[in-house]
Amino acid sequence: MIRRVNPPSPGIAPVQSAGPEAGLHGRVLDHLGTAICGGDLTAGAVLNIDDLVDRYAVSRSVIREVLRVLASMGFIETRRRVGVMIRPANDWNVFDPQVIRWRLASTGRIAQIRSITELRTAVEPHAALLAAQRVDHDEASELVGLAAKMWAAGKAGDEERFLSLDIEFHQRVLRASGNEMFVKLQSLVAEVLIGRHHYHLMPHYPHEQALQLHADVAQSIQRRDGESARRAMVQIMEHAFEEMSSIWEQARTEPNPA
Amino acid sequence: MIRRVNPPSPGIAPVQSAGPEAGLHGRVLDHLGTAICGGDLTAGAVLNIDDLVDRYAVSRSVIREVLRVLASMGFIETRRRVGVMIRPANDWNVFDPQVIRWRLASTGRIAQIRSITELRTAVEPHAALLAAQRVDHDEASELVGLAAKMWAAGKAGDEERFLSLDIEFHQRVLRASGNEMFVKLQSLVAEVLIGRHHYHLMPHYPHEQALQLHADVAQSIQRRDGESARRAMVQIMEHAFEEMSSIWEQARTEPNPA
DNA sequence: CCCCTTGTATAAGTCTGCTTTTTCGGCCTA
DNA sequence: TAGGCCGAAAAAGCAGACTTATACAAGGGG
Repeated sequence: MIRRVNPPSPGIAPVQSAGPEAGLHGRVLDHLGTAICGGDLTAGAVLNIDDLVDRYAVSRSVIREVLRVLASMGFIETRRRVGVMIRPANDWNVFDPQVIRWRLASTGRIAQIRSITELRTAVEPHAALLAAQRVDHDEASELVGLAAKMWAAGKAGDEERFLSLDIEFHQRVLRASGNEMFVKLQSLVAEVLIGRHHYHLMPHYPHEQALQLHADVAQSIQRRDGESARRAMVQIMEHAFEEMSSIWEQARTEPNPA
Repeated sequence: MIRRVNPPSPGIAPVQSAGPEAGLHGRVLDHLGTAICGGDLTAGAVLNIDDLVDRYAVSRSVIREVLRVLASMGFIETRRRVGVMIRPANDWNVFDPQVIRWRLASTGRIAQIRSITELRTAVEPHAALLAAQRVDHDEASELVGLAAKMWAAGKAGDEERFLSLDIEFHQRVLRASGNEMFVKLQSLVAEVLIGRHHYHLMPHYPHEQALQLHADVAQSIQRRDGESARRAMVQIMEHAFEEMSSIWEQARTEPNPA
């Protein structure tokens, strides 16, 4: 009844319910999700299955599977004798990675980036504190090494490399915190960074001070000085936040360049 | 094509893809979700649709809809010519409210409570800080009023009432922070509190000091002194964390009372 | 002996027509 | 006017056939 398979799938990318990858299901889901996040379908609007079958020219099974998924995300609610009702935005599962992608693709992009950045600002300092209490020696050493590489890349002006090291650094701190939810959060942040890149909202000139602060975090964690690691991370977040604020201002003036 | 309906659904509870509420879909989903979270189906195990059809004695459509939802939660991955593979826990959408409920119902309960409590510890102080910058006068006044009621309930030893006021207080602070994700987080915390109650892991004797701290938070927010609000909230979280730690220790010795 | 191609069986994906259940909304009576 | 009855509308669920991708093995060439 339940077989077992060798390594769950060697080198392939996880993908995790990505966009219009392949298959009717994915395409329709992506289209509807985008429409709802984009405000083309607003709360209170009512659809029905047969219309959707016609509109997308797919079978009922496809539509019904899509609707179940949308319902589990809090996007819709189906009622017999009525149809499929779109639910208001505050019922959505805003932590679902797929929802985040859709929102980054919508005009609510800036609000989404802002929300996650604030969340990150709240979480990462605490993660640094926990990491200092919980890392093992190897992890700590690697963190220090990473900070050093970031320094080098920053000094060399290699933006591409700096960014990827930056992402990895924060990922490792969160992983070292020993909290699964913090780790998952980083995957959300990664969505934002990818989105930010994709929609050309990238600034990122690593400041001298930011480089030093990353090194401080790594060293404090290695010394198991949680409070010091926390403070350094707070400063990193403050810098990052200022950086993003300037982008928001800029985006406010020239509304929708995508 | 798209009709419109009066208030999206007046007074009814949102429910949001709850448990075995009603319908085959819900029951099968709940059963499989519980099995995966509970470790009865571990990563790498492979199912197939026809077996599931037999096992649950429902039609293919029901099973397929369930599988699509589980896939969107990161629980499974389907591959042609192979079947349905269970994915490892670190691929799960641990922020999905439904996933949290299942995990609270599993033996991994304590880990789940711990994760969310840490997350809360990280987020709420920052939320208090933002709230101080963003509340309007009415909200601030209500917060102060709430803190006063908490004081009264605490002094009167009315635990039930204190707990519900406590939940409402934190909810309002998070709402006042103006960050949708923080608000959603509170709904996760609420799941935990409900779960904690349901599995009889409740302590909660409001300390004198905790009462004072809540009042401090409210007043600091009203005075728009963000840093002060943050510090008071940090202390609240430290108290809450200690309280929970003692439960974890206790749960470690007497493993599974549910 | 190994690599690459090719064929085939398998299980998911999709489609379609049908029955069942729920419930909205109108209508009828008291 | 209120309350209950009834019909129709739409989702929920079922059954079975067909389509498509693909893991795996067998065979052929280097």
